Amino acid sequence: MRLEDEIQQKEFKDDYNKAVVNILFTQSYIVTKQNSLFKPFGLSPEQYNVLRILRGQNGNPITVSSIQDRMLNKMSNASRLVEKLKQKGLVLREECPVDRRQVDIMITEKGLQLLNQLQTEILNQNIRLIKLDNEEVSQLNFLLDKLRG
Amino acid sequence: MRLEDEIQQKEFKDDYNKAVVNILFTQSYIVTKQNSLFKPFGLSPEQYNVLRILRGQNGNPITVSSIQDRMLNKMSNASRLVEKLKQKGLVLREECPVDRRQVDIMITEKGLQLLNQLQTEILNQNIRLIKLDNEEVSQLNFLLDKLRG
DNA sequence: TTGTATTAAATGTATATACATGCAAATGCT
DNA sequence: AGCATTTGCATGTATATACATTTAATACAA
Repeated sequence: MRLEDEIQQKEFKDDYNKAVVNILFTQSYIVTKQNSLFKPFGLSPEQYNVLRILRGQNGNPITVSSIQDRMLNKMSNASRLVEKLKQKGLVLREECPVDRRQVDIMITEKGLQLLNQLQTEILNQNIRLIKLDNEEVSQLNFLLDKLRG
Repeated sequence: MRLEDEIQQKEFKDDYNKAVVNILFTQSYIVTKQNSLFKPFGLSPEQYNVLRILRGQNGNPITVSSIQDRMLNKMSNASRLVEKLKQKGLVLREECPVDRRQVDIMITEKGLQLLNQLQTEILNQNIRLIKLDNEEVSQLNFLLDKLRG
């Protein structure tokens, strides 16, 4: 559906300005759907993302600032998200022996199990959410990667 | 820059799942830049968006729920955003005479002036942010509109 | 080695998002 | 008219974002 119709705006100054609004609106469309999927599991999309980053470490610990670097939202607060996950028993946090300023984070068995439970649902939902064919979705990824320079 | 390199992820399950993450990441890229532009003016991106919706009314009042419908983030809280704008003297809020449940919102002269001040900067920044040529940005808009179905 | 700068993480504050709930006004039904 | 339902908005609570500040540990230069 045309963005102009969805937000009841007559027209945009130019395609660049429409694109900015289009990306913000589409992100909200996706996050809203993700939220309802995560809800029953007591996770937020960002918490899920942090768990995925930890799983990607294959058992190696990773510091809080490295998590921050890999998060989708660079301004987010990895420290507090990790604290939430720890309270749920999904991650372990311990002082780094080499540099006591740093804190090593690892995903727990419980965290891995939760991810496995969610994984199939997420993958399927993501495919359903994006109503494009293979050619188009590959083109979209190309454009988004290029867009950021 | 390739998403995989920016968030240091080896690969995605498929292009659909990459596209979801790509949209979330690109939205964060845009909002971060927008925030720094709005900061000196004491506005958040969402507050700016509400002001734009009000200006689009050309002097006619609009209810809180109509604002909500047109907002980029459907789950946002128009009521509280309007309250913030009112505190800054950028909007007027008054009981709707026809239906006392409703509240009519209008942008003030001060609000219009602020928008005019910001407009050129925003338009220029948006063009700079999107590092695509005319053909590509039009293709991107087509794909995003189609994506949501 | 001592003082300064830098770095890593935590914390504080304001705003925004997500969603449930409350309340008053309006609507609809009998 | 009387009462239940719906609608429009406000408010409460938890989480997340944006950004400044703090605290402790480390690096480095004089």
